Amino acid sequence: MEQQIMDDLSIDCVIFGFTDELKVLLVKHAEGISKGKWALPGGWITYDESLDQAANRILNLLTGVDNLFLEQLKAFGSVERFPSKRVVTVAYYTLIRDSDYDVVAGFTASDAQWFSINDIPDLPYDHQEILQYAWDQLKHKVKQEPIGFNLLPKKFTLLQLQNLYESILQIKLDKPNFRRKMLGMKLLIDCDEKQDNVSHRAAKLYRFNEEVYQSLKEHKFVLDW
Amino acid sequence: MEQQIMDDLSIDCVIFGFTDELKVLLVKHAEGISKGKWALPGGWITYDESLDQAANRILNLLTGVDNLFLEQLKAFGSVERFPSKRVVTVAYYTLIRDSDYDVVAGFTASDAQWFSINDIPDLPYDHQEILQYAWDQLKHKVKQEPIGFNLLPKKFTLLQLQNLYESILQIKLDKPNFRRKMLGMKLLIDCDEKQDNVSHRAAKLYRFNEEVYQSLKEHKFVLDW
DNA sequence: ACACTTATAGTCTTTTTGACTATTACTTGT
DNA sequence: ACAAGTAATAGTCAAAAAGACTATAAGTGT
Repeated sequence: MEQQIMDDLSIDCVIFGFTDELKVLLVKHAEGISKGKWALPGGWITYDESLDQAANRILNLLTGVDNLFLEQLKAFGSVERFPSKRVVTVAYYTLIRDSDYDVVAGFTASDAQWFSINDIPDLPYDHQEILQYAWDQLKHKVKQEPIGFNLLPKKFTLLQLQNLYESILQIKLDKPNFRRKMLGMKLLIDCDEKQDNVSHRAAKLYRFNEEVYQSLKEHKFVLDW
Repeated sequence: MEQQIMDDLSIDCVIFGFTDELKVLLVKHAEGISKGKWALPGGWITYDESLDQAANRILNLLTGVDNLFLEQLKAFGSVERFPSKRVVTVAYYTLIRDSDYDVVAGFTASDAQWFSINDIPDLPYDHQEILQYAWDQLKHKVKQEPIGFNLLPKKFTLLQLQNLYESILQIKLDKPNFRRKMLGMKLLIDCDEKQDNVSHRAAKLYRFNEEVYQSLKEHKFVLDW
């Protein structure tokens, strides 16, 4: 009974990565129907684990990435989404700083790699739809909640933060207004330090204020961008 | 193969109703483990229908309600959520004007009835959690998208609309400010008519402007309440 | 010392909130 | 007929936020 899989229910993970630009983690299947194709990391659920646990286990198995907070996206369940038999999949997503992770192909994956969001290969099944849905969700989320600590280095400049928003939302923001708004909500602490090794005026470094961050997550945080 | 059920995957529906106050539709099970208890309308998915189709079929079967736009909420999949065996459930929700529907118990339901959101009986399994999650989702939704046409009579007063928001969000709003904001976004069309049979000054009647409604749904609509 | 690049400060105007006050219209009880 | 009650609607005013800018500062590299 334990360890047995529910063979009509799977998990797929959309892992967004960011450093410099927005990326997505894909794996190349080493076996199965779509062998040799890049796809979202996914797998089967066993009887003795919750959906959330399954998502984490599968992601780890395929890519070596561990201990992420994966958020459930949606269950995809059209009749013909998977060839050969009826499979409903529950999709999860998250956003991390990809440079923090050493991605290695594991288990039935022959390869695992980051792809720029603007350069995604053809995906099998309904993975294209899942990815699009996840990106829309991410955009929405990012306007409602402050962007996580884990996405930038401990100390970062306002421009780095702005670039982060700009690449996720794919829009241009006004620099002075962005800085006014960000500084206005007291989320950032001035480190009293500057960048170095830059060939122009060095920017101040900031870090997140953890308490304000938590309370903004739970209360109001609205960006109209 | 056809008509066969996926016996580890179910659907549960949270149907919010509104006329005067916010309600939830529950059914009383006629058989099964929690016979005699009020619960969310739910059932099994067959192999030849999508999740969305299953949700509609099941709701209709149990309550006679048909042709709703049910939105997927989330899959609930902790290991012990259902006794006796492992079942993952995909929850759906929607909000309707309950007085438009004739609810009748059907199939394996011995009864179907609306309950005030503030007076919900004990629910089996994790239905309490699902309901709470659905309500939170509803509150969030209602702030991001204009409230649907189908929730009020064709012609309605501003106070009726305000009451709708107040009961869903469970907050008090300032009448003049509410009217200013609502009228300001051009969503309402003045019918040039007034209520009658009221024992006080009659209010103007309005109706929704369908075009503005559609574009507000797709673009921006932010209420900070 | 000048060009170039990015940071940062500041201005000004328009919109949007939030908290109110005032007035109007109609009904009902006396 | 008049007052009291109740809800509709109009309007005010100050504070806050958004948007579109301009100006200046602080570095580099030549």
